Amino acid sequence: MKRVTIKDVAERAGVSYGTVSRALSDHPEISEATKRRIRDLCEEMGYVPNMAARGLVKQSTQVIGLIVPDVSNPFFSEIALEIEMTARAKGYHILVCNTTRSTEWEYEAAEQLLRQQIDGLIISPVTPESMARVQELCGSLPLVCMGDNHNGGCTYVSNDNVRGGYIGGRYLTQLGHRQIAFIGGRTTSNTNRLRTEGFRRAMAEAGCEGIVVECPPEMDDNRRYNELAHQFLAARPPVTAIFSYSDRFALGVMQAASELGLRIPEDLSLLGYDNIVYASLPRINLTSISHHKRTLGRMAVNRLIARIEGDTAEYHDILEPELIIRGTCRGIRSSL
Amino acid sequence: MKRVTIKDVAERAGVSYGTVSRALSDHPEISEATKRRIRDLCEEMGYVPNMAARGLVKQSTQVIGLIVPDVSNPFFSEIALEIEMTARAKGYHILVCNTTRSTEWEYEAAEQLLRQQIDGLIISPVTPESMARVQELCGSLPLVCMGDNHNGGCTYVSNDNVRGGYIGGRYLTQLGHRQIAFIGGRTTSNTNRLRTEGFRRAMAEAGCEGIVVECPPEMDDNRRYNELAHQFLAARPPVTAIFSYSDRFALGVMQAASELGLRIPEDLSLLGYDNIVYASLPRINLTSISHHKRTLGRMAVNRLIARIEGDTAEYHDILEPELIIRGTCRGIRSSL
DNA sequence: CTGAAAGCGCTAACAC
DNA sequence: GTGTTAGCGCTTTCAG
Repeated sequence: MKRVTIKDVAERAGVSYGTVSRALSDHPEISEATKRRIRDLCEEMGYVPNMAARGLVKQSTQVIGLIVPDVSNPFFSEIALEIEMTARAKGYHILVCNTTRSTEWEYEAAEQLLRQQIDGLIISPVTPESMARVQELCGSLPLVCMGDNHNGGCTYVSNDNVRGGYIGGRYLTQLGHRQIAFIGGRTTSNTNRLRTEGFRRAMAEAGCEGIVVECPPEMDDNRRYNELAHQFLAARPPVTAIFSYSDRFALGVMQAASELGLRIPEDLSLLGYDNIVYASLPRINLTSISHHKRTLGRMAVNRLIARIEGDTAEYHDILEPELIIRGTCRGIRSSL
Repeated sequence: MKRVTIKDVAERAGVSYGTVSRALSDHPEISEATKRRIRDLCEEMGYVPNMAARGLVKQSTQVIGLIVPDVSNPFFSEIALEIEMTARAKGYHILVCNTTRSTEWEYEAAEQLLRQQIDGLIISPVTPESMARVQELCGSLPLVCMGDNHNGGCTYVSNDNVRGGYIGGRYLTQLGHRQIAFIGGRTTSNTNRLRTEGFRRAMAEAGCEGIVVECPPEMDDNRRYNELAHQFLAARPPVTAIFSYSDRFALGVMQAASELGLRIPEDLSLLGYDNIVYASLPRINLTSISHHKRTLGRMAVNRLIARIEGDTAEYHDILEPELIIRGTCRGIRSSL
């Protein structure tokens, strides 16, 4: 079954194919009558426009690339959904690639997306260094970064991670905790660096020492994170509160705690970051730092489309994080 | 910054651009020396092949469309990840569309994907009827359906939903439950029909009546499902076990139960379906019917690529579901 | 208002 | 081995 092209339609309509093209793109200089006739004919013949061919001449494909670490992570899948919906409403499509946090895959994904002639790229980079390479690769192609894993020189939209780290840390000290650990994300992540910084600031302000546990970069999946939490909890019983780099990791801590017989929040207060939807489940009920993921996705698309349409400015949007209090942190009487 | 094309490279190399094309696609009749020279030059000039242009002549874009209800649903995001990884390993890219369970959106998404000249389409349809329309639209385009929302006439990969419903129902009766409700998915879903059927069969076998609660098709998000569960639980205290159409819905039941002060599993046993990753969280610990989602995604891609590459057979792959026992169902002494 | 024709970047069949 | 050329399906001047 051959695809029906603009030429086939033109032939049946008894006009030149240039006319069909113009009718379809609603050119003003075509009579309403012909337009109507041609459109009906297209419908009838089952004509499907070929965007690739159009892209060739218009130098634009209406396709946006999206590179994320892992869509199966609810944090990213929530964002991905919002991105797809927003983009579609504006006539763009989304080509997704997952990097599984490999900088090589990330670079390769960017290359392949470029080959597909995407009009722009939204990326949540693995590290600032990998982002720099992607930026160079992309040249003047519209590019928007989500998060803080970049070294500047690009439009980005993020949340105030230092502030989030600070708010979280302060909340815990205000509850009376003194032995607080921040269990971090991968050391190569700038986002992690910023959240840690905010946490440290809050600790300093309260005169607490604040333990920071780092997650080695090769530490990949949840299970291994759970092990990390396990080791830490087993070795360090005096900690009364843990602030986790992300909700996902907090779930790992929960698991480890449960395996060690530590009750949350009775024996251990736990605070997450990201406020993924599962944090609000009744049995999880995780207190978390929330940032506006949907807004983030939407803004990323809007900034990108603006760039695609000619806006050359570089924007830096920082969303305000917010503490969502649920049931995993409890106050401690300030003893002594 | 103009993109550098095959012509630019040819000019710099002092050869015709046909030669460059052949060198790049590793044609045997080109001398190794020229190939090497041309490739180095491409590298140096930052040449990026234009897949759209290639697609025009080769009639293939190496892009696969994926239509799912909602990637932010962990069930689909797990599958989506597997699909993307599998496809990428075979040189294909994924263009995703979310339907949010709207049949109109679904159709529109399919149309738009066709315009993008995808080589094939993987879809998890909203209803058998909507699938039929998509099938018609796609004509001879390779198409693979995930799940049971189809009326045949296509390659599909699914899990044995009748069996899953049966296994789940049987498990509950074997635990001694007699007052069991199946809280279903949307009535327009064939998957739901099959799971319900399996459930009924198990009930009949055990001589239980088995209550089936249907979810009206316009009932969309989790919150409303939670309301449904709420109403049901409030009105029907004597039920001792609930088998939920999906884990997501089971989480809604959990929420409702918790709001009504019903403890799980002490007051109410709960069984889910899909075994999403969050089912295994320590605090959730949801007993569930598992099917091999990753395998499903992988097979869908493999079947599709086989079709793209010429295999014309129609395949029906049915994966075997499996009961994963965790902590939300308890045995009841067979009183009286 | 509409037709003719050039060309977007690339591949492949045909020359030499 | 390599050059030449005809399209792939479409948009867009330039004529008329």
